[in-house]
Amino acid sequence: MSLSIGRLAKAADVKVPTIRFYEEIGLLPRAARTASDRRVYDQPAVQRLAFIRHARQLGFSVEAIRSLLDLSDQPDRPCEEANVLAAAQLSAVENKIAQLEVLRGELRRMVDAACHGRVSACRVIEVLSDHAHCEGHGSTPTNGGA
Amino acid sequence: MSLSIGRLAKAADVKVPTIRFYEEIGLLPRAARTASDRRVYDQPAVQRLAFIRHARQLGFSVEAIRSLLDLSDQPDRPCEEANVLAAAQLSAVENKIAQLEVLRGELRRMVDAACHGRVSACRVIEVLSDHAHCEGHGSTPTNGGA
DNA sequence: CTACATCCTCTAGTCACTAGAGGATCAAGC
DNA sequence: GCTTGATCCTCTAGTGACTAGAGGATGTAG
Repeated sequence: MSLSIGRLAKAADVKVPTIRFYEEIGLLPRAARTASDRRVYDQPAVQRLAFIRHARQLGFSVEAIRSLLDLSDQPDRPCEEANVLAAAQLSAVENKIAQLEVLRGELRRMVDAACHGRVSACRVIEVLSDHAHCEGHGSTPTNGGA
Repeated sequence: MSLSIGRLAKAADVKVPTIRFYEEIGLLPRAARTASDRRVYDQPAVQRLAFIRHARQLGFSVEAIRSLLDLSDQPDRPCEEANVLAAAQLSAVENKIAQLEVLRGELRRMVDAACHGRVSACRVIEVLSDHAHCEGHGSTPTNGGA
């Protein structure tokens, strides 16, 4: 039973252009094509894509996923490497959380002290201007939203 | 007392190309130049750049910082807007933390179950393959490291 | 047969920088 | 004065992981 790229996208909950992108960078093998050049997929492709999607949600980089996929394609090899990748990812996530908790503290102090007057007396601006208010926080910024 | 771009970079702990980049996108005003076209800065520039740097570390986007800077340039305006930006950033950080905590849980389970045999029996690979192991986690991935 | 959905490729944009080429200028030591 | 090495200039391109859109071909339902 074969699937179009759109159906694969729905089956694995990934957007269509993302699938093409994964093919381009070699995370997915080149898809077979119909006579009219449309991509055709089978059931294992859904598995593979779901694997990728899940790993991305867990924060694994594309390069890490590439290794993981290589590994899972060769079931007879020892799985040290997979364990190492998972452990590295865990510690990266733990670091990130620790960093964000520091930021959260600082932002909370800012927000709690929110002024209701003019900018000249604004705590938010003041805290941002004066780095002395905080201990050094980690390196990588967050890009939350705001 | 004037500063070269390199000295400004050191004073505010920001890299030289980043300063040029900030000028290009209009976060910093165009710097005055010497006869030989080198940028020259003064003490207020250090303040402004430190402000930017600190806000970036707190995860504010460049657009948010632009607003914050506009605000701080006009001390007579009410500071509602700054409060709103800070609150938005705080909630973005809190969301991020919550998401990452879910991921941490899942990764911990993966790592704790680490196998010592062949990939065919590897818990890491298995968990990644089988999405049913986890409850849905939030949208944006982390890009920690790994 | 006519819409309209889906597909194709290709290019460019996102965010906040970072890296490097290729060349000019400056500051210190001799 | 001269050399050496650091710093500066502009410009282009690359990062990661996609996303958006143009412009056109094909598939499918009524």
